[in-house]
Amino acid sequence: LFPDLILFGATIMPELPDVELERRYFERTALSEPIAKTKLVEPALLYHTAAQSLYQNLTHHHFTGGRRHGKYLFARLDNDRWLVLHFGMTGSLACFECAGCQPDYTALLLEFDNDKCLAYLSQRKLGKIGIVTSPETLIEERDLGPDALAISSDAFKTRITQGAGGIKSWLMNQSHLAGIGNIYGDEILFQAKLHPRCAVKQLSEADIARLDDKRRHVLELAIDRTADPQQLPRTWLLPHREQKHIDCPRCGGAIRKTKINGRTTLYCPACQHEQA
DNA sequence: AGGACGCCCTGTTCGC
DNA sequence: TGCGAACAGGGCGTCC
Repeated sequence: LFPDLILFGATIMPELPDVELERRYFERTALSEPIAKTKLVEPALLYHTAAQSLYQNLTHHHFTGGRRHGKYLFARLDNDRWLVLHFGMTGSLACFECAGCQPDYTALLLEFDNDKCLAYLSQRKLGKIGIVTSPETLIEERDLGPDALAISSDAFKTRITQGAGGIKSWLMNQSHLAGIGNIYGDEILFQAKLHPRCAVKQLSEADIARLDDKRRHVLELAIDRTADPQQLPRTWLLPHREQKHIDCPRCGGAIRKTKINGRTTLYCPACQHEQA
């Protein structure tokens, strides 16, 4: 009944690659057609927006494009406004042809004039829905750093040189760089052979060059493989995350599990060195 | 300033 | 088998 939900609904990890795929999905499925009906199922998810404003800015308007910054998806409207969506820890879009249907976990439901529907799903209700005047407004309000994929190598290197604290905390801080979350943070550090608690100030030029290379490589390939862990190289850490005990795909040693800022952190103590 | 922690919420998995 | 505890990919506020 909802074939897209199988692809997009269940197990996405709403970090940069996932949100980028949602943006592309949005642009394939939701542009141009006027919105006939707006239904806000979970008003608690509204972000700096009154329900009335959401209804007024969506109903009888249409989408003209999409943008992504970090983990935020922006849907441009024909009225100089943008619908902004954040997926929290669980969330996705689903387009289907079944007027009157409402999939499980629907938080926002749009019905188009042609009876197609677009649902924003949020299982854990940790996402955000809002209307903003521009992506830049929200980026400034939320103090988001440059997009982790769009940023140039030079800008990345400059930024991290000015950073402090532990490298994983730094990477996951959305005001430093927008888009890297827990699992892609782990993956980038694994591939760059850097210990997650390694002090940013201690990084050598070579470390930073590797980190820059890997953050682009990991994000690009993840998007290319539809962010599906099973389609990612077995030499990565990510496809093995679900296992209870993981052997390092590089050296065969035991992957260690710890917490950083309250988040599960996986790393290989043999491959990832704390000090250069 | 950086980071540890609790909290938001719900569904799944784990351990007794 | 049953049931509460722990846990899950995000982000914010508070406290040291």
